[in-house]
Amino acid sequence: MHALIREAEALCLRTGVTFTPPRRRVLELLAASKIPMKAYDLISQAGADGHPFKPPTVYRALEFLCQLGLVHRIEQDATFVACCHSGHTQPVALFVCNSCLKVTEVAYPNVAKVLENAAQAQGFQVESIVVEGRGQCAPCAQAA
Amino acid sequence: MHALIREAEALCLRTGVTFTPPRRRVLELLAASKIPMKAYDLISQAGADGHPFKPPTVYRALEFLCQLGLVHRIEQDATFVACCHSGHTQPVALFVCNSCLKVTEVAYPNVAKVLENAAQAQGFQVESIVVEGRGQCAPCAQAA
DNA sequence: CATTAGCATGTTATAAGATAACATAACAGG
DNA sequence: CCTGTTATGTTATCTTATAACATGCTAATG
Ligand SMILES: [Zn+2]
Ligand SMILES: [Zn+2]
Ligand SMILES: [Zn+2]
Ligand SMILES: [Zn+2]
Repeated sequence: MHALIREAEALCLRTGVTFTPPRRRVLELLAASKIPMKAYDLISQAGADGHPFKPPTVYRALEFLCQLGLVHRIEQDATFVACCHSGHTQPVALFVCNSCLKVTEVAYPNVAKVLENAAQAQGFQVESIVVEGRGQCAPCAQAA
Repeated sequence: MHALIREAEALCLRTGVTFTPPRRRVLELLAASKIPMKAYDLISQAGADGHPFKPPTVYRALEFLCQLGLVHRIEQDATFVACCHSGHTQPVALFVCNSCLKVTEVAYPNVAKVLENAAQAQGFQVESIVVEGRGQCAPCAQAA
């Protein structure tokens, strides 16, 4: 069993929420994928073994997993990727490789504060930030 | 005529691209709106005066305007907003107010470098970054 | 004045992404 | 057993975006 699944089970136990079959199935598929997946890839693949999931089921599972920080949604292309750390709620930047599509998660401890201050300087009270990027991951950059 | 339209005309002249009727119309609508608009709002409003624009026309215009930096796409909710500066290609963070939906643009001159370095520390070669946020704009934060 | 190349729009159809609304089930607490 | 809560199943639909191909518009070439 993938480590992330155990993470999820433990996390759900701790927080008193339930790790149901669709939630598990969706997380399994994402954990098995090395790259972000589209919602409808999940919908079709989840049903490959005979139990088809319909869109609402998968979207609900995705929302649940994103809230727990086990999955991240990449806004730029509406894809979803399993978190490569233990589930975190702290913000991270997601950098997607233009060549292999793999995601590199980058924490930005101080930067977030600086951004918030820059916004604050214009009177804007920040509640949430999304940082995404594109480029070349380490292996692909070296290969080039 | 809105200042942004004059900006656009001048910019297009300088760069040798053409500021066509659909492009103008879409920019006019965005410039007139105080808040971001959805593509299909533009599609229906653009045709309110008798000349209906179909989706491809509007999406093409949006792509054009975004490339010129006259319009920004907000990835989180697939909306489009006229740039409040003179058209810039430099990256800015877009902060959307949760109350009034207005956008505050925040330049992050140094932060971008720090982010790139943080990614570089993991071997990731950054090519582009998107920063978006949510919160309360200055007037709404004061009112609260 | 054709001819043609480039660019932009028009048009039709459809793909891709997401949710509303309501029915059903599973289960714990009283 | 009844009831409230949570989650899923189901149907239909809405929203966002693009593919593919036809047409028109302008400007350079000869
Ligand atoms: Zn993560
Ligand atoms: Zn790569
Ligand atoms: Zn701008
Ligand atoms: Zn506001």
